[in-house]
Amino acid sequence: MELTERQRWILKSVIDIYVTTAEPVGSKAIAEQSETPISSATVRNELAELEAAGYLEQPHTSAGRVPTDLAYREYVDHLMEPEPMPEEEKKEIRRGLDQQIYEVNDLMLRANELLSESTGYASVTLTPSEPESFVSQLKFLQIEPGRVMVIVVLSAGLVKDRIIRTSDLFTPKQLQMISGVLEENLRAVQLKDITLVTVEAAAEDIAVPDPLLNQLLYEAYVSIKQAENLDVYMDGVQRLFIQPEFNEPAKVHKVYNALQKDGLITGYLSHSDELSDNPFMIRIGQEIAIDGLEACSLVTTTYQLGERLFGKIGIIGPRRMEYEKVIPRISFIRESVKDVYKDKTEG
Amino acid sequence: MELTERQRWILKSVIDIYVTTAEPVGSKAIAEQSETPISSATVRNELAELEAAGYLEQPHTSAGRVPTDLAYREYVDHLMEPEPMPEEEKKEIRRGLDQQIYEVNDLMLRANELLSESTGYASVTLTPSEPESFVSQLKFLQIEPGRVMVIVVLSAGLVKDRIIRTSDLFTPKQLQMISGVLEENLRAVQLKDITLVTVEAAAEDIAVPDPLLNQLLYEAYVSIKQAENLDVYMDGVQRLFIQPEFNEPAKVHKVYNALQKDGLITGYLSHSDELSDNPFMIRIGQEIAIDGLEACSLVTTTYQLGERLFGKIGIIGPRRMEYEKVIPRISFIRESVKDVYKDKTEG
DNA sequence: AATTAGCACTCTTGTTTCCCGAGTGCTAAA
DNA sequence: TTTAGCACTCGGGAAACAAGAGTGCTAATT
Repeated sequence: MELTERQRWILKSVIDIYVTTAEPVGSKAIAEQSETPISSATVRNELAELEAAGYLEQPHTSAGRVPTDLAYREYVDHLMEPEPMPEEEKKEIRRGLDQQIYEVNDLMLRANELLSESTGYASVTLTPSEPESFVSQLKFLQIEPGRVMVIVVLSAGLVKDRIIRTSDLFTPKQLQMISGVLEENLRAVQLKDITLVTVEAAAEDIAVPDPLLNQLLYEAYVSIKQAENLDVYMDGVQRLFIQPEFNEPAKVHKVYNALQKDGLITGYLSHSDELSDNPFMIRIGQEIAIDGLEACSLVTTTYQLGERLFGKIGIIGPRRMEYEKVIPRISFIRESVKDVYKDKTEG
Repeated sequence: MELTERQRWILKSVIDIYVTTAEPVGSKAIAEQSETPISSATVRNELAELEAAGYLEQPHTSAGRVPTDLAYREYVDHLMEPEPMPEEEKKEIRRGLDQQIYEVNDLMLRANELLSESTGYASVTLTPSEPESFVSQLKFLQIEPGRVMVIVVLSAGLVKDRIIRTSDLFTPKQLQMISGVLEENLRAVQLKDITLVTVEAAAEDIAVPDPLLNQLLYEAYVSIKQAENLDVYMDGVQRLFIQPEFNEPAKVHKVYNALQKDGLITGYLSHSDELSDNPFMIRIGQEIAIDGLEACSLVTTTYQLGERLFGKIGIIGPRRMEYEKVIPRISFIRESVKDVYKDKTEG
């Protein structure tokens, strides 16, 4: 069904009001909001149509209307008019990012905190990664005999390290040599093409007894694979608890569990690629398709640092979310981290 | 006031019942629980005395009694009889710890999870540290020009690393030389005695232009200081939400905020030294003296790994906590991580 | 044909009232 | 010293009620 201009306006009003009150919206409240005078009876007729079309629901016969997922969808796609952010808030975020931050992951951690604070919802960030990265450095550093730190530096400058156990027969020199050979031979290979076999082949002509070496190679392989593991930062979950939709502890528990469940959100974010021209991915209620988050919405965007690093940042809040405020804030954070990164790497 | 044997028994009953029901306990319920027959009237007389002595409270005139902080204190100090853990659960925890875990911090992270799961409350762990540690290794490893990883290895084998920005005029060789000198000169010094001045003195006869060097030294100093920073792991906070005492979202929010507040719990745990012969530190309600945790209890113990590493592990739950079950579980975890650590370092 | 005033109807929510029962304290008997 | 008995208190749930917000429909108006 094609909506008339007036129906669109009414639908927007319903959502705008509902977003602030969290109560079913009646015809009178809408009529009062209009610039051009309109009677509540007229509004009622339109509401009935919108309900028939699936945009609105009535909790019970004599209550006002509540938006459905479909309504929110229409709202975020066509109706809303994102509000510009006040300069004051922008300054605050810039100030927050303008600290001694050396590593991209720490930058994003900070950005994530600031986003939650700024929006009042829970924020979530997927750490930056490079789509087609390769190993640029691989180091074995002996901590003590039998204990070795494996340091993997990826092409875009991301660094991950991990401590492993090895035979204590390796000398620091040997370790250095082995990592040198591996680094040399793996340097051209894309991370996603590296397998245990690749690693073993790269170490082919190293003159070290097989069983010792094999275990080391295996650990090296694991370290490399782990280097592309993404982290998820989450902050401000407690802010959801004060939303009226989570006024029952059982609901809080459900949402918290869903968010906490390891890897669920990570996987969700990292596998969601945008297909639309819209820079924001907005998932409303059921659309999220994660058990326990039916009452939530998820708004994320992809950020880019420098030429090659990409990640996601966004917020999780109640479906009834202040989209018009959230969107510009996510945008601003995205641009800000980009700028900060640029300054850091150039300066 | 000295409690009679029967009063002690009644007090224990009140708590035992209240712990499972979370409802005020009446005289009848207590009388029914007794082995030797006793009338509810007698119990009532005793209850009145216990109330006068400050052990019990009545929410209102015609309700049962509820234990006070004082009662819980008496309970954990003298009344409770910790229940032995079922073998099945012990096995489960052993199985949980018996994985490929290389580093002590990871071991404790896992132990922390298992403890929360096993008790059903929130668990909290202070990572292990050595009381009088010193730097055993200090390495500068160039990631790329101007970007250096500082690796600090402490005497007990704890490893921390951090990436810093430096002048890109340093060559890898120079960096290696500088870290070598620092390592050499700082090795005997206890961590707590190291200051920026110490570090600068240790670098005295390094032939590198001052301004460049100073910045590097400063970062080295910061890295060393950070190496003794303790982390706190917290898990299972959501399990608190289903407790009846947190049935209002506002309370959940309050507790969550208190727990989340950075460093509060860390500081609390790391500054609490045991003065008693009791291996458990038990703080009940007000005793915790953290705003927002008045309705909670905190039970922790000190664990020891090997000769020199110490940390804390314990749980946070409602004051009305199953102390008799919690204590043995914390004990068991403490012994288990000790054993696992022993196996790992010896094997 | 679209809009609106008017009205009867519905259903929630808050309030009051009322009653039940769990629990108490006290007294007197065992 | 213990216990049976009893009157009393008070919270909480059920029922009854009123108020009010909101609806849908009809008929009048523009």
